[in-house]
Amino acid sequence: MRLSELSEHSGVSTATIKYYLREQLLSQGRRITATRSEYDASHLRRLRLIRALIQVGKVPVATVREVLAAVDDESLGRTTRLGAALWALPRAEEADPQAPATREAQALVEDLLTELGWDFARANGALSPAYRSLVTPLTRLLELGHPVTVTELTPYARQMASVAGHDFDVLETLPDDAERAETAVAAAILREPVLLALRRVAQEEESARRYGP
Amino acid sequence: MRLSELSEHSGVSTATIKYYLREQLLSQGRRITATRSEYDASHLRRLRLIRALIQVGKVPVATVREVLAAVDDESLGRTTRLGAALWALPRAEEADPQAPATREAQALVEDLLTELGWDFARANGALSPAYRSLVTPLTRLLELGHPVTVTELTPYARQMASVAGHDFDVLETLPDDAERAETAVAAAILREPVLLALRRVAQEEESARRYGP
DNA sequence: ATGATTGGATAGTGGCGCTACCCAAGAAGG
DNA sequence: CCTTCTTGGGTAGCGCCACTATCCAATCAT
Repeated sequence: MRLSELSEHSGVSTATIKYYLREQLLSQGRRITATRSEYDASHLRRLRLIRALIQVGKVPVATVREVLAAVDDESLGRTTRLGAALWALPRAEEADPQAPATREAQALVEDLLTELGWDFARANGALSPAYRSLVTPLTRLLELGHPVTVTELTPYARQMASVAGHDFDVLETLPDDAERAETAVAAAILREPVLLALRRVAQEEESARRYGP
Repeated sequence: MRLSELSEHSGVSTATIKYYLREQLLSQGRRITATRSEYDASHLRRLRLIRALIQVGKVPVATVREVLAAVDDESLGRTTRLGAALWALPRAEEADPQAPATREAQALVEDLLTELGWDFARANGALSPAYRSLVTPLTRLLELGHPVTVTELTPYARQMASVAGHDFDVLETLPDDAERAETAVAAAILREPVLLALRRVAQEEESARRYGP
């Protein structure tokens, strides 16, 4: 497959593909001659993943590069590799760690994790991007004057634990590590909007039930 | 409160506040003289909501304007007002309705809603932005070659229904309609990253449990 | 031989969320 | 009163980022 064919099959313009090649999101094709390169199905798959990350996940190009690097890093074991890919993901802007709302949010998260018995998450604590991406929006909620309590968060957390368990069940049905890492990324990113959309559909349904159409 | 004080209290630069005034995200203060305006606590609260929507929710300014217009529209009843605000929200890019993957995703959503017995959502169907924002990422998943089945989606949907029910329970503890609409928006937007972060923390916890730290 | 195509490099575009600057009207201090 | 800020409003521009348009030499197709 030549670059132009890759473009046709993916629906992505050649200019954009070249841009992705330059930005190292996509690996070079196999050079045939000085002016021809051969691309294969893996390039097509990767290209679609990139588009999904960027367009659906709104992941910045620089972050996509890091995520894909982790996906491709064969020196990592299966868990690490998968974790590394997810680890590179979200990048919520950090809240000011000095602000009282931030401290309150952190305390809240600590209490929540204790309540849930999520000891590993608590031990890893502030190092994990997931942990920090939890503190930030909680801080915002508190700043806005919307009180958030452990009692209120716990059911949400339990629902999401159930979701996460399901995520892994699906993942374990896959054989290959590379495919698994790619799937994990696709699932993490692409299922986020699915979950949020499901929540909103559920909200509309609930609203109709409570107050009528 | 003068503009500069509003800036100090909110941590938002005067230039940015002026920009929001221009963009009609924030209403003008009460004019005292030709060169002074008086802002109050409601402006501060609104400003924080705007920041939350833009920074945490990544909601584009134009969309924020629509959402806030719905929040402020006193001609709407409580349900409508709240719905209108949520209705204005997500705006996922539409997928090509002709593409086979899109049709498959739509069929999937229909089946899912039938399975769940969410008849109102199914009746409203393609009109609702929530519905469409569900079709789009599912289409992407299918295009990427990740099969998605009703069986697989159902538990996710049930979890989110539970979350939505909880959302409304919290909402009903609030008395005032304006506050309720603002809270609904804040909750819809600001709890999204909380939910997603909880999912990721739960994933790390689950990973540690299954495969060790 | 010759026009088309390819892939690589480079500079430019458009959108968006701000941000720097300017100006005139008014407040503050003597 | 006069001078010296300060304030709020308007306008133009900046910086980032995801592309995109253009050019060019090598090479392919006929």
